[in-house]
Amino acid sequence: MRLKDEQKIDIFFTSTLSLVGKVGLAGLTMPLIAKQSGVATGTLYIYFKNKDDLILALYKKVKNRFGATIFIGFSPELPVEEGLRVVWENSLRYVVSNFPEQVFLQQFMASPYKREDQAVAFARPVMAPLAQLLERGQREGLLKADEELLVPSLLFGFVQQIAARIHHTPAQLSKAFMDSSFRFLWDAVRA
Amino acid sequence: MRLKDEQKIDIFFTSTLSLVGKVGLAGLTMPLIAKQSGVATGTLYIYFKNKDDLILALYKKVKNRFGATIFIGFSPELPVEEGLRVVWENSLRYVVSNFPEQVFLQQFMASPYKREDQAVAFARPVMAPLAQLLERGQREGLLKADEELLVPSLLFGFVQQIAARIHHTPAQLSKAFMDSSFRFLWDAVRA
Amino acid sequence: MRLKDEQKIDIFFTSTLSLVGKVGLAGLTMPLIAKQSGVATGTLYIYFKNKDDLILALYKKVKNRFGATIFIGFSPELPVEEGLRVVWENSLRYVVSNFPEQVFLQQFMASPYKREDQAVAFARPVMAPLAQLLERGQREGLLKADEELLVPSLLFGFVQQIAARIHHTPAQLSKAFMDSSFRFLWDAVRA
Amino acid sequence: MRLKDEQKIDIFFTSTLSLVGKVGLAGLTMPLIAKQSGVATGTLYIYFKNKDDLILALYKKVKNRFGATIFIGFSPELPVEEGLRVVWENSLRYVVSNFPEQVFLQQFMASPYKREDQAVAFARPVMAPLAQLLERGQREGLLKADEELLVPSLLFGFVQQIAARIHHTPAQLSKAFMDSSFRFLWDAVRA
DNA sequence: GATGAATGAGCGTTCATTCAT
DNA sequence: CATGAATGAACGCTCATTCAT
Repeated sequence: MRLKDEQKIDIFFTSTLSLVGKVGLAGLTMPLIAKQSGVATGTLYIYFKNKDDLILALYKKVKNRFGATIFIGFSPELPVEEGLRVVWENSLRYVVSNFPEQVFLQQFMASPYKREDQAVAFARPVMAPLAQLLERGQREGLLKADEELLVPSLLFGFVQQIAARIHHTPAQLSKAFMDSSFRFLWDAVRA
Repeated sequence: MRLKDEQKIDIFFTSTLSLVGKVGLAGLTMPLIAKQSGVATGTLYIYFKNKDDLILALYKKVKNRFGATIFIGFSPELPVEEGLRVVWENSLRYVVSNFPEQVFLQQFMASPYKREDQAVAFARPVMAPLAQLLERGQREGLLKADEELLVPSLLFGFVQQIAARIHHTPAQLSKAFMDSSFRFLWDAVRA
Repeated sequence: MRLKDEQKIDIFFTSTLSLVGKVGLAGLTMPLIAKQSGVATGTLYIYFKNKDDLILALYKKVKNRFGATIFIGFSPELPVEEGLRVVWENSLRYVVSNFPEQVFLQQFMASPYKREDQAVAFARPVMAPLAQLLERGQREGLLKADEELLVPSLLFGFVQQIAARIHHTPAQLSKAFMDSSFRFLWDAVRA
Repeated sequence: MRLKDEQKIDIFFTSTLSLVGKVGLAGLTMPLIAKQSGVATGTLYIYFKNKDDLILALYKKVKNRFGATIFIGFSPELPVEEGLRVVWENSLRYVVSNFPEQVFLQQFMASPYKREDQAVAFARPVMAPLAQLLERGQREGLLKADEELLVPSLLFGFVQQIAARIHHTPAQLSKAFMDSSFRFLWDAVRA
């Protein structure tokens, strides 16, 4: 018996993201994913109950990977500005070199695939370290008061727009660019 | 085309946006649009060559409408901060009360419908007054230097995130909220 | 606009019965029905919501047609034996020249398509005249008492078996055959 | 093939009949049979060349089992009426407590699985003792002349209908019921 | 212009069957 | 022998699009 090859799932995910980057969620079909992955259509159904299932699983994976990546090198002990800079640069790097992930996340959020219950419940804890950093910054008087989640909105909105821009006219993520963009961010949020 | 027809096209657009808000671009079908609009499927093909055509036309319309709306009450003579505030508040209001438009724009940008040539070429001139305002601000030393379009990225990213947030937990667009969010924006961009 | 052609439904029914006669309910597919009917697959879905719907509609039609046919020339005023003979000969003729209908009815009854509620509820009233005839026969002391529906069981079982037999070795429905088979039936049921 | 295998085949047959009783031949799939039998799908193909083969083998088995069962306690020396009664009561008991077999036989006869050559040729010899009994009865002047196989048609049709009826409203096979039903049968066939 | 019946390609999914383990 | 992952044809069904009315 051939063993169920868990690494095949990674291939499916990679194929799917690449396709979403090209044709969007709207153009995504099971035959396309299978072809891109080099397997028969039926094979997908060995690993996923159905299309919804595949897409939801990918959502969780992507969400987790993003969460894990943006906190690389981050520690709760870091000074607020420094901690935020680490998160910012990680986000920038991640988002720029994983553009299809961004597209997927955005489209997923406004699609029939997102059935509130499962998907949203999953998203929160990933971002907890950031939330705690921001709280601390406010307590220490370093950051503006922010009861409406303006800081995360600004941060993630900013990074997404930059990613889209860079993706269309592939530029470099130079040190200078990271510095100046962080300056915008920091000036916005500091007290 | 007669007046009556133009009205019908508006109905088609309204129906389409409402549907995209519910089922996403992925779930959008011609029968659905027709039904929502109260006409037969075939009728859509009198007004649009095909589905792509309808969606591209809607894209242009929405893009224009957004451009027109955010400059209401704006004038090139306004002081920079005040001009920016007008644009910000208009954007916020528009985006919050036209959420399906936002979803549509985002999904359109990464979909099989966007065929580079036509769509992107169209987008620029709409935003010209903003670009000029920002240039002036920099010349006058009021705004940070910005060669990488960081300011529009921040502005539009910020506003989109806020829209998404508000859409999910329908809140009010209070004066206080507009003030504090503008403070974030202004602190980010000013020199 | 082309008008929905109700006589097309008859073509679908005829095709379906003919196919069931050949391949059984088990081998029945929508593409087969469409091909046999000379239309595209999609057309079937204009007239029926889905395959279940088509099959249930056919069941009702067939059941009704059988009910209508076996009472041709029958009248509640007929003497019992004569009434029963009319029904018997009608049944025999119908069943022999409509063998696919029989196959369809039998297979339908033991298939996932028969969802108790709708199908069975429909069947009863069709047979009412026969039930009344039998009751009368018992009251008049001409027929055996029969509290377990043995008479209909015998009648319909008998006729079905004859139909199957004749279908396999196509024989004639001679007057002599009808007489002698009725003799069996009548001897069985009379007091 | 070893003993162990024969047991496994029995399991497959039992599972298949049980499934046919639930979902009909139309709903019967190899994965279902395997699951119901507690083996992997592939295992079925060790014991049977393919699905057709399995079903044909089951047909032969069932046909044989029915033949064997209805002649339990029967002997060619029995008086005609008594012999017929034995067969009748055996049939009744068998058919009522093995309803899925009946469904299977009926559906098999009008299905793509029945390829004339093999299946029909098989059926005859099983019923030989009954045929002989009937011949004797006619020679002895106890039974009606019957050149068209009306007696078996009546007997098997009757028993099938009763089985279906009882299966739907699970009643008992009381002595009284067996007596009165046999009276119908006997009156029908006796000279 | 407007309709909606008709088309057939293509979707998501399941199935009979094979074969590496 | 037994397994169940893999295959790809074929299913039920929907869709974008056409066209007779």
